[in-house]
Formats: sequence, C-alpha cells, structure tokens
Amino acid sequence: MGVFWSRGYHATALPDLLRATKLSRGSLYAAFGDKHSLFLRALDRYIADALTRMDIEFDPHNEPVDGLRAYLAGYVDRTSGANGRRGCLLVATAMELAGQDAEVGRRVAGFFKAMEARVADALSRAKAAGKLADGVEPSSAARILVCFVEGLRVVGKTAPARITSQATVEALLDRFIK
Amino acid sequence: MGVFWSRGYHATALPDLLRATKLSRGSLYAAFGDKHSLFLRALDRYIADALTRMDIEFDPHNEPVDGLRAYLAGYVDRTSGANGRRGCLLVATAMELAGQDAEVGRRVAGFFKAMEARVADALSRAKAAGKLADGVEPSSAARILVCFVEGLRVVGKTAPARITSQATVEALLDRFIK
DNA sequence: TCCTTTAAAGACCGATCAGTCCAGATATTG
DNA sequence: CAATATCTGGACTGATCGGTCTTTAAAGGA
Repeated sequence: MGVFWSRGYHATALPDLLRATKLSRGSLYAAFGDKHSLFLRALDRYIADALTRMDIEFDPHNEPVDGLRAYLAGYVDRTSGANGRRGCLLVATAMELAGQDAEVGRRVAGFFKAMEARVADALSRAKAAGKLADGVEPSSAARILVCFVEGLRVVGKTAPARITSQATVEALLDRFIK
Repeated sequence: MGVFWSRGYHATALPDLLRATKLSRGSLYAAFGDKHSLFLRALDRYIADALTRMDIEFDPHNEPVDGLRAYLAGYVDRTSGANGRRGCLLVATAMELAGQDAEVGRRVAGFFKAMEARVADALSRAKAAGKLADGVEPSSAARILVCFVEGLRVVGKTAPARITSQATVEALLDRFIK
C-alpha cells in the first residue's frame, strides 16, 4: 500500500511492488491477479482505515466538537512536513485515475460521500448541543470541511510548517464552533 | 497542455503529445527538448493563466468582495460536472510529481503562495471596507480559502452537481463576509 | 530552374513496462 | 527417507516507453 501511496499508480512498477511485498513475481500474481487488482485492494484498505479512524474520532459517546477537533488535528498531522510530502493515496488516486477508471471512480466518490456523512452527523449532534455558531447548517458545513481537508492534503504536498496548518485549522473552526 | 491536463504526466505518452501538438516527433524534440521540458512549459502556462485570471478577478479597481465571489464562482464552474471530471493540471501535478521532482515542487509551492497572497490581499481590502465578518483575519482566511478551492478540485473529480458546489460556496462565504 | 533549407514521417534504438513460465530450492506429509 | 506440494528467483515475451536518426517531400531564394 505504501508504495502506491507515495508514488501513485503509474509510477509504481512491478519491481517496486515486489520489494514492498517481499513476494516473488509468481506469488504476487497468484495472490492478487494483476497490478490493477492489487491497487484496488490497497485502495480499499486505505479507505477502510480512514473510515474506521473517523468512526473512532466521531464516536457518538464522545463530544462531537472534540471529534471534529481530533479529526482536523489528524489532518494537520498528516499534511505537515514530511508526512505532508508523502501525500495521500486517495487524493492522488482521485486526480490520477478517478476520471478514467470507473472502478476507482466509484470508490473515490463513495469515500467522499462516507466522509461527508460522518462529518455532517458530528456537526448535527454539535448543533443539537448548541455548540455551532449561529447560522451554520450541518450538511453544507460538512461539505466545506471535506473540501478543506482534501485541499490541505494538496497544499500539504509542499510540506508547509505544522504550526501554519494548525493555525489555519483553528481559524476555520472559529468560524463554525461557538 | 490539455493532454497533460486530463491525463497527468506519466499517463501521457509521446503519441498523445504528437497528436495534440500536430507536430512530428523530430520537430517536437527540436522545439521543446524533451517530454519533461515540454511538461514544465505547459505547467508554467497553466500557472500564468491562473494568476492572470485572478489578477482580473481581484482587480483593485473593483470591489474585493465581488472579486472573491467571482473567484469562487470560477472554481464552482471548473469543478462541476464534466469540467470537474477533467480535473486540474496543477493539483494533479502536485500529487503526482511535486514530492519527487524539485523543479515541479517549486512551481507548485510558488503558485499556492501567489494565490494565497492575492486572496489575502483581497480579504484585507474587504476588511478595511468593513465587509468581513467579525474576527476574520485575512491571512489565515486566505489559507482556508486556498485549501478549500483546491479541495473542491479534488472532490470535483467525482463530478458533483453544480448546484451543490454553488450552495457549498455560498455557505462558506456566509461565514466570512458580513 | 536548381540549390539550399526546413520540416514531416516513421524506422529504429535500448530500456522498461506488465505479465507468463519454468527450473530448482524448500517445505510438508506419509 | 521418499514423494508430493509449494514457493522462489529469474529468464522470457510482446508491447510500449522516451528519444534519435534517416529518408523523403515541400518550400524558398537565386
């Protein structure tokens, strides 16, 4: 997974995959079929990991606002410095393949939808608890946050200072949280 | 430029470039050197186009808030439906190459910085005119907007409905504009 | 008209791609 | 220990990659 992660689909060659999986050429093809199938497996795992992480952050037993803070803090962590430079398999895939590969496109679209739903849920619980700023509507605010964090991943590729991203996230939250 | 645009660097092969430029193989190499140089030319032109467009939108003779609206409306246009699916050369390049290719990395980082500066300038003029919501700080708000629009380009790859993006942008502006 | 220059078309090159196949090493099992 | 099943390293294939070079046609200038 990590190989596709930092290099993208086209730039990852079979030898890279062999080195990363420590499998022989024959075994790799026996186990996964072909490069594309292996890539889909990696993508699925990446998505599943991200969604379960969000399910923890947005656990209904916790304060939704704390969940949002943890969620955004996680993105700050993953988009600053060296972590940022490594990039994001999902965003890279969205830009590289989503337009041409329907199989991939569906997964990417599904992920964004799932993420938006989780954020929207947390926001509406926050609103019910009176924690949102006046006039904030959970569903559109969720779309804003999703776009924002994915944009963070993009500009994160230029490895901004952690403190900058942190401050940006703080400023964003200030606009939505009471 | 359009070829790299929708396909990315690695996925664009020489025959694609020959078809797009209507040049022969020899002439293309005589004119541009190699694929990488040609790509840099395309990227530079893409960046220059984007910056001059922003200079028009943020023209100091116009209302800065109108400029921001035009700027965001442009992104809505470019990230909805078929336009969205086509993607964005800069974001695709950031994810595909910025981490590995220093020449590209500098250009991408420079573009984000230039865009942020223009947005920040418009925001501070808006603030001076008393048009910003209370507590909005131009420089951090500019970083938020840059992340947001680049994120729009990413989720735009899944070709969302124009009306959705439109509403999202409206909701975002509501948080920042008085 | 003839000579020079330019550019187009595509043959060609070595490298590398994804994917197949097989000989031999290695376990596993009776 | 012997027979079998499994896995590995790497040779191999056809296709395609980026890049070069040659041949040939077209155009310009005298």
